[in-house]
Amino acid sequence: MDTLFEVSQSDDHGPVARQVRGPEALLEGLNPQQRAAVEHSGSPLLVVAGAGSGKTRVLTSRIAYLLGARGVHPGQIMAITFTNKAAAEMKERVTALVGGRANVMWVSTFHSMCVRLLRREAKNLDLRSSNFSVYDADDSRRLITLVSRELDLDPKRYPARTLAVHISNLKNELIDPVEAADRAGNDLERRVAEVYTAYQRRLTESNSFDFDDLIMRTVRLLQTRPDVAEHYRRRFRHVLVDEYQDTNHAQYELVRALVGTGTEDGVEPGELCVVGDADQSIYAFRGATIRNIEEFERDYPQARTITLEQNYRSTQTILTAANAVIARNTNRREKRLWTDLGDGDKIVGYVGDNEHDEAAFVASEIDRLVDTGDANFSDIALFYRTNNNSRAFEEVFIRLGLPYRVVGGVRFYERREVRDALAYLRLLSNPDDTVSLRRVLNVPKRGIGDRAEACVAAHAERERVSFAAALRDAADGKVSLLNPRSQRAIAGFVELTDELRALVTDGKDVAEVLDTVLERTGYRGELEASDDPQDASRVDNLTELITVAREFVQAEATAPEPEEPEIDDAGQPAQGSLEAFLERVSLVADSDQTPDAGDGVVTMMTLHTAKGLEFPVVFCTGWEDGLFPHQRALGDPTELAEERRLAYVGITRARQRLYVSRALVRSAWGQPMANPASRFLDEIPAELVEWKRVEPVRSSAPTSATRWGSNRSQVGGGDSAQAGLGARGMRSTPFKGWQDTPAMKLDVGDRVSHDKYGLGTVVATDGSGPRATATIDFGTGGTVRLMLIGGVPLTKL
DNA sequence: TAAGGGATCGTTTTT
DNA sequence: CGATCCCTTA
Repeated sequence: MDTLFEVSQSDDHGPVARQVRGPEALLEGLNPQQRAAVEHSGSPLLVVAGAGSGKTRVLTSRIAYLLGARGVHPGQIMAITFTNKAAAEMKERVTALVGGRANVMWVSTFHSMCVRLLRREAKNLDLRSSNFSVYDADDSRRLITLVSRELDLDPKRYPARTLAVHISNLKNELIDPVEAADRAGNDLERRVAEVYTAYQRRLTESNSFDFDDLIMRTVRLLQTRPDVAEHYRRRFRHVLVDEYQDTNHAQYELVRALVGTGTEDGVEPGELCVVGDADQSIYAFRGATIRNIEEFERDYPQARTITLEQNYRSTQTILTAANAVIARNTNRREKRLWTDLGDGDKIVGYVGDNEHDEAAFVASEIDRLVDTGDANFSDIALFYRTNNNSRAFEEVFIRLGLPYRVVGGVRFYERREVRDALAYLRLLSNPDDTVSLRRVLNVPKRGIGDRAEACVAAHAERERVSFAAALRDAADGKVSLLNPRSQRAIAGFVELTDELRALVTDGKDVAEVLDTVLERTGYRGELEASDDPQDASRVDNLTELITVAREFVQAEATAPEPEEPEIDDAGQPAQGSLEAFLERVSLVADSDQTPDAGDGVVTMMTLHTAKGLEFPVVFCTGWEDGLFPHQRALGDPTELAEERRLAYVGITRARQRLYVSRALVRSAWGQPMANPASRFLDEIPAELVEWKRVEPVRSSAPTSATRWGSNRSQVGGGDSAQAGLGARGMRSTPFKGWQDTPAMKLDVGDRVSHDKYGLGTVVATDGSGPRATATIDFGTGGTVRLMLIGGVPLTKL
């Protein structure tokens, strides 16, 4: 399951595994700063680790050093990361250094760590069972939809998505529903507080936690139960946190609570080591707050800070570009990456006529690099800002037969059929799990429609019982207003789930249970009978899921979890059990879809996904204002700074060769859009870039709203049209700028005439460009909202 | 209850 | 352009 990504940590970072285990050997090959970070003891330590500065190496060496040179017991170490991949890699590398005793350390993600702790402490948490479900964003949004529907909220005004974001933010700030209600200052906040209150009640009833709860509840437990906190403080004397710049407030408090101040209970504070890089903070939109790393010295006055600036990954050219771009962000801690690897090649720039031209250039360049032996396909990565931008590249790659793989997008565990199957499993494990229950209640169609579901829900509410209990009542005919047809269907469903649950009780393994579920519910049958080609691939995915389950069972059987040197290990799911499997799939989003060198394919992904990886050759594409930086960031300095960090992340992924490209015109949802060069391109010193093709200078300067021919980023240039294989030349793209298809300009109060509705008055307008709409009162014809794109039979009077 | 058509609306996403 | 949602109709 844990296929590690080998490209990302190459051996030229210095020696990795050593046979010699003396203290000195553990420090060998480290530069002075790295060494200081490994040796530092006592006070809190902040390691500011620039991109490619050997951060993981420092973390793993530090752990090895704690064990090998400072006599720390592995059971006293907790190392926290954000991804399972990072956790697995750290564990593996420490094991390589110190051997199997590494297994008793807690090396895990924030979320896994919290689940583990919460399961152990179930008895202290008024939980009905330690078998709680963990809701991911999708489950949580479903529950919010349910709740806001019950509260009769207008889903247009209060979309579940928005509510979910607000509730998540509140939880990240450790604000509970009561406090949220107290603080609510406007209509939206009051509604959010209402929904939050009901949502939280439902979660409890379902014996479930959402992702944010995992952190928040753990913090609360540690803060309100000194005895529990003391237990963990005594146990974990060393806490290490990776990617500290990505922590949110709740995670910050969690770390504080775990380490302690030494005043709470006479336990000396634990030794804290955090590693991060504020310049690579790109998850603010998910609640990460850069302040945690910026204010570390204030939060921990005794703290020592060590900055790692020597880079072992990229050429100086690449680093100079990255330094120059990130330097535009204000209020940052000055940090300049350097290397002794030499300047290397210039950055290559390309301006395409459109996204197809840009893609053709990238493809031809890749073809050339591989042909000349300068790179293998697997050495090459291609980044874009948003997932939909992979399309043009995929089309060209397919046409030319270049091997590639797209990372990200819709992931395995996010596919509908996989989620349905897992919902069945969760329902068997946790009968109170309402979201899962309602998800599969009528999947496949078994005649339990919205009407019937609403009756059961109403009954549950009235009788103050769980939805599951209400469903049983319905089967027994105790629910009013339910027609006999539905009652029979529900009875059948209840019976089915009981039978399936018996399989679990009988000790059948997850793979068998899953297979039987898909069979007996008719889920697989329905897909197999369908003639929709999509359904065929759904069947494949389900087969794949069974394989995953089977492998999981085998892995658990052959490699049992090492025992911890503790007796209070209650609450850990039994091996090979349904619970263990569910925990794995709910917290491990995807085993690892990043191809490794053996796959021989080009890797495509978003800039966000690229963080933490490195490639010899990197193509940064779509550098256009409006795309990257993203449209929504253009007006907001804070968001723009985050986009710039994203640019910094992108640039610093490259080891030897970096390409930057953009397109003059690209179609966005069918409409051609002309985009000016990304401001980030101008921030790269011109002498570092060799432009293979630049923006054509138009002789008859059109009066367009775009910066057509603004020329800012032209350097070098020269050989234009021949640059890309398949580049169609600048004359062949019949782009009629926006000025040719003007959106009708209307203001409130304008009188209009419509071919169908007749005369009317504009009462509201919304959006702009091709998205512009107007709400028009046509009197007896009614009030209508119309798109103002070309072709509307509408005349301004 | 279920299926088909028409509006609607589109970042990024470690867990 | 496309997935998704909501509302209609059979």
